[in-house]
Amino acid sequence: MDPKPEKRQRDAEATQARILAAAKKEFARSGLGGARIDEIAERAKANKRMIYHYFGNKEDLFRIVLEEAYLDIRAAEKKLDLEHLPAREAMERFVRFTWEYYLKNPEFVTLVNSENLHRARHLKKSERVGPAQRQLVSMVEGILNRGVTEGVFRPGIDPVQLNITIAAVNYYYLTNRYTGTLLFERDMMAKEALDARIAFNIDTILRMICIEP
Amino acid sequence: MDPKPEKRQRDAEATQARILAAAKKEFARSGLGGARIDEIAERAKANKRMIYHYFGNKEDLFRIVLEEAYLDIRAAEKKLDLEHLPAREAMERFVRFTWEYYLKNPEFVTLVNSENLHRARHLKKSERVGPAQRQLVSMVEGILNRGVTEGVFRPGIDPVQLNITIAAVNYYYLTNRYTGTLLFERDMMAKEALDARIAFNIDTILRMICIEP
DNA sequence: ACCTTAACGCACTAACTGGTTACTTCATGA
DNA sequence: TCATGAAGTAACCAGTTAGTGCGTTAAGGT
Repeated sequence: MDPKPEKRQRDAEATQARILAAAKKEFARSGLGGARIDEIAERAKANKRMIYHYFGNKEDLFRIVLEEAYLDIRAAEKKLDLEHLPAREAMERFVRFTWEYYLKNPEFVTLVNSENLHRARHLKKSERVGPAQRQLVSMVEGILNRGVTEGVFRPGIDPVQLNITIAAVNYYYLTNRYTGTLLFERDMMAKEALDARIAFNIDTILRMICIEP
Repeated sequence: MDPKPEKRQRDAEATQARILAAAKKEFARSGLGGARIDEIAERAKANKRMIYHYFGNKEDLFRIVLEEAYLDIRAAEKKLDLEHLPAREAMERFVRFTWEYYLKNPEFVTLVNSENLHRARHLKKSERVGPAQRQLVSMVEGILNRGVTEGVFRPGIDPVQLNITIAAVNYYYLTNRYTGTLLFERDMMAKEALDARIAFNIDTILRMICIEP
């Protein structure tokens, strides 16, 4: 029997999920220091007591939210299935995927920023994200190697540096879009601006790794 | 007469400067929400009342700290004097400068992150940083144009996109160094790692804009 | 129907935090 | 030398915030 009835007045799993979703929003919106537990409880339509019951304290809650966020993006990357594509197209798709993921999941970038403000002290306690990350690096490494074999990519490129650069060109544009919009005096989130940016980013990455662009 | 005696028991200017320096550190360390006015007062060896006297409130203090940070980096960029160099070398120097500036002024990147978390609502009130920014874009545009004339750079590159990308590849590596060190399992701040990164970044930018690398 | 377990919620507190009131101390120019 | 205003301070306040003690209620097995 599926132990998941249609409707329940009391549902631990559902409550936990609502709390996590609310916490993600609130932490992403205000950072760890600015987030309010009461606000999370209200958003989750749960009692504050439940947060402490299920997640211990604010820091632990933050850690779990962050872990989930990392596991989510790694899971999405894993589903990409780029192995059967020509290296150049695989790389382009990977860059585009990263861009679209950040665009659709703005909480992810904000949470990562918060975690770095706190010197990754929550991620340090996590044992679940390390393995997922290793898979990502080896995936990019795989594409890179395939490209060298195909004769389209330069050899000797560090997959970690490339990974960082792919994240960087996409991530920076989106996290700093508010100051950017003011400083560069253009609406960075307008459709044409977004299209121009992803095109520029793909160009940047491919020129970096291709023998001839 | 120089109105700046050697030593004073009461010195408004010096106190304000100490408060600003302390606030910069505290805001950079904990973000706007996490920063504590009492902590700033203590760090500045000033009374809390003085902060309110000189700077109004927490948000205003943050705004002023942020403005100063932007004006500082723009002033440093202005001093670069790259006009007389060949375009390719000018660009390389500019990328290296950006890297070193972020490296030596880690508060800058953290403050910018904080400001973006708050959707640039403080920078919006500032009238001092806009003009400085325009100079930066036109400086990069100048190098780009000179490179096209020299026949070393491709024409048609958007100076704003390039500016963003130069900031991105340097900035991202440094702000996300804590999570990066854990996730990539390498010490991102080791000397060799830093040297490798700036080399990779210069390579990335030059391959993007040069006709032949 | 009964009983145990776990979900849930009220109401509270101890510590904190941005901001202020009321006051003292010092530098300086007339 | 002394009035004046600015620099500086301690103690405080009102509102907030993370975290809890304890009682209530629903769910599900027997």
